[in-house]
Amino acid sequence: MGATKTEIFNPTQNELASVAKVLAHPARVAILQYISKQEGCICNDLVDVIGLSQPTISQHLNEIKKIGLLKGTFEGKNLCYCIHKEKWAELQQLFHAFFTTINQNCC
Amino acid sequence: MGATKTEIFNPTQNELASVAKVLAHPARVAILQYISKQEGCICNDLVDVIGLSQPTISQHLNEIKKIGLLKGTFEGKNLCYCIHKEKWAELQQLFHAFFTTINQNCC
DNA sequence: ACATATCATCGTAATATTGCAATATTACTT
DNA sequence: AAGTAATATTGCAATATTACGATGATATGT
Repeated sequence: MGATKTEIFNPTQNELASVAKVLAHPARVAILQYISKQEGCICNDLVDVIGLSQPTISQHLNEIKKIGLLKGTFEGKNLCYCIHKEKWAELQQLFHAFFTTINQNCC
Repeated sequence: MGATKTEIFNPTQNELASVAKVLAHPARVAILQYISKQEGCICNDLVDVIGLSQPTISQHLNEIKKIGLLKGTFEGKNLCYCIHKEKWAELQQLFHAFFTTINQNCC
């Protein structure tokens, strides 16, 4: 037991859940908000801004990357990245669709 | 270690994260979708519909309840509940605000 | 009252997530 | 080539989540 039974749900349900999981940590919300406030790409000050250790920030960034929400160059010194506009719009639409198809015809 | 450091984030970040956490499981997404498809309140067939055990469904329902998304009577036989419209609209707005305040001025 | 149906709670096992120290890697600089 | 700065990876401990069997509580039907 203990593991989520993804196989009994449909792809839409699983996708929505896995995107929600990325947003389900305040550090990742904060990271996305901070990146979006910058004028251009963000380069290195996340560790100071967020207040978590460098490995922890790196892990959170990786979770965000895995669903395709960040783009940029991920090699070498001065890694620079920003929000992937198209993917962002796609996920916004996914959530919007979920919220609006739920009709609350009751009580 | 191991626990999320909620104290270093602001209330908005924490609230968004905790709502996302509720949506971060396909069973809870499926439950919300199923309830919304019904004409009125839902009464008892969730266990058969979702395909998880009764205690597990009960736990998931509790997670959804905790953020105020369900209303109805929660005790005794033939428990009946449905989606709390006002809360639903509030959370929709919360996510909408998050998605739109993120401006992607880069790359 | 008794059985039955429905939902909640408890206890527990399995798995996942969070966070950091230590270390490794990578690329730039001198 | 050696040093340095930035990011990634590894390994581990602490905590959280997921799932279910067993049991408990409450309401309805006979």
